[in-house]
Amino acid sequence: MASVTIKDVAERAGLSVATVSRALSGRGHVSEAARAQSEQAARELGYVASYNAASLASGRSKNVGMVVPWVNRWFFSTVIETASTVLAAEGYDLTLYYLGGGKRERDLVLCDFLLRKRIDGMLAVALELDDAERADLLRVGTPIVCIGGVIPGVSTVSIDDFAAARLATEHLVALGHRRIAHIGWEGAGDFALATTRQGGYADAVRAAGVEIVPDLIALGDFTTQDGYAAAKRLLADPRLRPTAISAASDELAIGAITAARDLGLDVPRDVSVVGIDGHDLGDVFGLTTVDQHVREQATQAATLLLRQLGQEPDTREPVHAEVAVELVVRSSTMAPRPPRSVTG
Amino acid sequence: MASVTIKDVAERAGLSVATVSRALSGRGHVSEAARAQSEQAARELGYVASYNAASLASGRSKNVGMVVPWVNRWFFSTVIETASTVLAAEGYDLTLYYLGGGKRERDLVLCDFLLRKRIDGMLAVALELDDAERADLLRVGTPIVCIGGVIPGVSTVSIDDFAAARLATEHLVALGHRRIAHIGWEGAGDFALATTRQGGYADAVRAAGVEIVPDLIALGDFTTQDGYAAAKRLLADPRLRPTAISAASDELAIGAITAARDLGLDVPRDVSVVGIDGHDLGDVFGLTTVDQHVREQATQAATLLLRQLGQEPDTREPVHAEVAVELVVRSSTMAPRPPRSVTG
DNA sequence: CTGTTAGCGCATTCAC
DNA sequence: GTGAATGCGCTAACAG
Repeated sequence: MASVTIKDVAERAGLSVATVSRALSGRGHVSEAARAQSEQAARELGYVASYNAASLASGRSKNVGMVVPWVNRWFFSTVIETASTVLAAEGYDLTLYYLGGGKRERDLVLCDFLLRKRIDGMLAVALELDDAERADLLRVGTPIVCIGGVIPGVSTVSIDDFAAARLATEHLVALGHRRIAHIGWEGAGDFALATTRQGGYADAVRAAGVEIVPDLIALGDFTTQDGYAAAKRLLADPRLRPTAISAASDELAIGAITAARDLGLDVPRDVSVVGIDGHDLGDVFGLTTVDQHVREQATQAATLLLRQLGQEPDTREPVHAEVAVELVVRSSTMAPRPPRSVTG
Repeated sequence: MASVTIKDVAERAGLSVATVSRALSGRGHVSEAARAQSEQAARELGYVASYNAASLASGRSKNVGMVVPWVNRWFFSTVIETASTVLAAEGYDLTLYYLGGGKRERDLVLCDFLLRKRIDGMLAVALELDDAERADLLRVGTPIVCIGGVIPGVSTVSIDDFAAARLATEHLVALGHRRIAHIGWEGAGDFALATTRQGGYADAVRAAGVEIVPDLIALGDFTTQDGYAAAKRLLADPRLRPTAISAASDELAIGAITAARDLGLDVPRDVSVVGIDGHDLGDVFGLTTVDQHVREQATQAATLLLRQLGQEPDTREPVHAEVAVELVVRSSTMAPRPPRSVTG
């Protein structure tokens, strides 16, 4: 592949390899003249440094790994796009480690791929790891920044999930709803209720003086399909039917809205729906939601990681950033209808 | 970062570095005993080879680049997940090059990132490149496999877009529709009509003996939001209203269905909608679609790339694989209503 | 500020 | 089948 090396550039520029390296990488002092010559020669030859060689020699690979449990979900794909843009602007590649599939694939990533010394740092997105997996992850030894999903001792950018869900549910309460359902997912154990969206929902409901009705809580997976299925169940029986649904994500909420329509119910007249996310499709579905500013979270996380990579290893300290959320009211929520007897 | 090197493994195994390298990489013949000792020593030490060093020495980096114009779209995120899984099973990392943003970012990827000699091969997903960009891409010099979107002289896995759209539209024609709208995107020029979805739509309409009505063709971007906006326009005027919409993608179709509902129209009673994709949400929206088997496309593309990487550079030949599409009929399409005069 | 020297960790010659 | 030597392309010390 007789590709052009730094040596070729040095010869053409009439400089030493070391000077060219310094000039092109910006590390170390070089005269303006040397810099200009190096850059011109590089341009003329179409030289681009081999990052593998540079990595080997310097220990920095200009590459960050991003570990994700999914790609095909709005939150994750949005984080990927945003972080990729931020990292690229600083010259960093982004290597994607998709944890999909089973335990085998997960272990392969955690115990092999991540250890190949190919990455300077890692962005861990909403990872749910058991203790052993967490230990594997930390063993990688590079700086880690988590987005949504906390690992003890690791820098994190996230929102207050509890507060977000409470905000969403309080909006329903303020409208007059009392029979409010929740569609969400299992927390990481009961103790976690104090920090989860389900917990925030429950808190808001109780604060309204209403008792929690277990039948109004549907826990499952994260997808629109799950939201659809859960809402179909919740809304099927007119006598049990909630007047509002607080969903733990916008995708669940969109599924719920679709289910309601398929049941011949009008949103928001027959049932109000609120989500959490700030999904791009919120407008199309008129979805009232708590915007968690995902792009902001991703930007902060990538920026934080970049900053940590620029620091000396021993001066790095775990940082916890919390991004504020914001209620966005659209047309999927309104006050509940007056009781039937009055309607007729 | 006193990390464990192959030398440590060699010492522990009582073998030479060369033998351990051969044993662990599987290249070259090694006695069963040596292999076992190497593997055990490696395991005990938690040794994972530095892929940067291996790349430098061997010229193979066990990393493929994936160039995508978006991540946050069903087709792309699905391709990413699928290809990532296939590649990981063969020990390959996946580095993501997101072409989002403007010309600057695109050029950075094409003229810098991809040239860093970090990747053995490249998966190019539905890239729309101008001539200069295409030249940049080819200059990278690694094997390329395109998924959906053809580059002359480059291996490709795709569907027949023209046939897919014709199939979708023919379904509407067969149901009795004659006033059929199209929501899609601009082709790569007029000449491309023979190969595009818009072309397939037009062909099916004409084959039904119906003249193309330019006002029934809405060309724009790819998103659900665009489909929503386009359908709102198409369906706004009852007198001009089409009885069916053939959308160039499922996301556009889902937008169209949502728009119809917001206008108080029933799908499929008032307007039928068909898409192309096989989107995961097809079930939830009852969407009739032409399934393009995206996971199959991605698997074939990744597999093909892997095979090419295993071949000698001069024996590699461009391959063109076409994945068959399949009409999936759900509840978003039906025969058009009889004319109004009869209804009353 | 610049050139020379010495590896980074590994795969791969070539001998044996 | 195995070991010793060489170099992948670059950066980092070290002198000058």
